[in-house]
Amino acid sequence: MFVSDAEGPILHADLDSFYASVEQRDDPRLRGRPVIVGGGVVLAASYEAKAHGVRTAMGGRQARHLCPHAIVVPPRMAAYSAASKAVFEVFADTTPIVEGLSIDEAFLDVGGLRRIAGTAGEIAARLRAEVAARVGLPITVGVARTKFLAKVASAVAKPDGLLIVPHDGELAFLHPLPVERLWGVGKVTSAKLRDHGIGTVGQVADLCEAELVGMLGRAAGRHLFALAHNRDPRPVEVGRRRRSIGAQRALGSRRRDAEELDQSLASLADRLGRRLRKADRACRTVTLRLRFHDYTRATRSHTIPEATTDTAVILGTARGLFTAAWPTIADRGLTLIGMSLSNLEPADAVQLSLPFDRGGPPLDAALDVVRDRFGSAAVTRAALLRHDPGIAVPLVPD
DNA sequence: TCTGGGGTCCTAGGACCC
DNA sequence: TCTGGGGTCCTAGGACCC
Repeated sequence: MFVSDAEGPILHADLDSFYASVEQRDDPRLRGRPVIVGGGVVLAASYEAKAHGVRTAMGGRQARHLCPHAIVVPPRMAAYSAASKAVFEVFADTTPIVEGLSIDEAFLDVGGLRRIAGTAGEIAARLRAEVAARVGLPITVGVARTKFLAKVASAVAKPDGLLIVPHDGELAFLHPLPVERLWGVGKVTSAKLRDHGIGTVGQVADLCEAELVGMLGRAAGRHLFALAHNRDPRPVEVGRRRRSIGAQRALGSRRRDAEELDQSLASLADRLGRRLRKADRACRTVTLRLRFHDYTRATRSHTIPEATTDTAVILGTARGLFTAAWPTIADRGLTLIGMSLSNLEPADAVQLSLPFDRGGPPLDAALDVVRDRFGSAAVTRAALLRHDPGIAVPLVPD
């Protein structure tokens, strides 16, 4: 028996300009030329387009101004899903320990494979060749002892690269990098750090944790302190479950009447209800996300007592939220409606009624009986039960 | 430059419970 | 009767990621 090494090594594999690469793969005329996927906003740009300053999430007008000879193509989500699936099959053939992060990237734990598959660097090189041969896409791989460092390495190595961070060269690699390279440092955090004269990871590492917490808040401060010292004990997790599903619809700047808005709600609820049932999940919380003309936002959410998979219940909840919010948002120029479903539970959770009354056996004793039968994680809604004993409890069988 | 469509995690206050 | 500490859940907002 071979025990996997808890200290990695870990690969972070990240497809380059994923959507644009799929387009170039499928249409030879696009190869070697600047390609932009998505018209209104740039969903992906090929490296030839990026060379002109085009970036993901940039407005389409600006992108075309920067790169007038770019070829703009509409997105083909089905093709990207299929390509992603094929790449994840290559991942699965490499190691059983794969944690997908998004449609185009994943962590792979290759600890324990050394005897049968060679060094992590050899495995990574082979993985890149396999993806190129079997799927026809360029992929960059970062190799390091921790997840975080592997991710930084792949970002530095892009495009179509391979970068191995040796054990004895971790801080030498990390400390000269700009703070923006740290996972979790975006516009706001980097501005705060730069206000304090901090521009590199090494400078972050020179601070004490309390100083960082004072600047950025507790979680972000601690997180950053750990990363700057290259401390990241998180293992690669297989089979992480989605925690929410959402959909949204841009409305444009034109004013919409009540009927149009209600139709938007209905179509979002319908789409999400289908996805929910397809994923065999049920939800308890419905959240409405609203965006306005001036780019301010508002969210409204409601949690129902029992998880549902029913589109009608989702829509009814969303309508209630929208109606309650309407007086405060009517004048603000709604430009986007989003809906998301969270507090997800398995749709096939066992529905168990606990028949006892307030004068009966103590609730905790009853819950212990349930935990004995279904496992310690089974009962997660004890607080709710205390309010309303006798309610059906969704349980997850072990 | 005026903007997509997905997601994750954290914070902070209030309600409520023991 | 008043007070306190610790905990969970819900809601709203925000930062960040691809």
